Amino acid sequence: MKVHQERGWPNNAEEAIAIQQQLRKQVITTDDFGTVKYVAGVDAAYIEGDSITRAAVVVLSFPDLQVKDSAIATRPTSFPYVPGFLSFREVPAVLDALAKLSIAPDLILCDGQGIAHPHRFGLACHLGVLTEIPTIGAAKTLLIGKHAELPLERGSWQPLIDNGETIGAVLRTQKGVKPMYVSGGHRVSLPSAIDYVLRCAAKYRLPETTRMADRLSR
DNA sequence: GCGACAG
DNA sequence: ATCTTGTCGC
Repeated sequence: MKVHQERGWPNNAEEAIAIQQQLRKQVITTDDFGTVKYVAGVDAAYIEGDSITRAAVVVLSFPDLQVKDSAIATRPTSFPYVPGFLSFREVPAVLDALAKLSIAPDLILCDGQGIAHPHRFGLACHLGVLTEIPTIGAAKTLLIGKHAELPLERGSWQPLIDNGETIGAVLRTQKGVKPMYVSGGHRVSLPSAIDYVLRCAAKYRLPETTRMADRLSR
């Protein structure tokens, strides 16, 4: 698929913050997409210590979740890992992988936060704004926000709150498992984000999209 | 100043 | 993320 590769990249935290505050204005928090026929999962792995980043993208049909396409890309790691700036580390390689796809996904589930971020611009938002593809943030652990305890059954959820603002949701994708931290990325509302994550996590805690991408990136 | 801190 | 053995529980 076509991916705009031209983009400026920060060399330090200060520049990264400026980019986040600039691009966050472009984030759309409401649903802005049509029928979802293809859902993609993206993930990154690091090799050679920390010097090389390898990203993987897997496209699944929706709602049957069958693998239809995939791609991997490797490139020098572009940014160190700093909480709050994960996207600057993973997005470059992910864009390379997306460019190799034959099937353009209608929705992307990211292995990280969306709006549930200190500056409301997590990995999912960043990838969404740069590609204009609807995205959802589905992280395995918490970055920021507080929430109440939630029931053990699959599908139960509680709002994730920061400074009195609902920034996402804590969602139990399977009975008795640790919950997932879900938030909208770009062009996807929180209710829809919860719905899609739940429908993609049909059998395990992690969405099938993330599981497939994770397997490919290793 | 003391913790917290996506992957 | 990655480095790594055994071990608790269904």
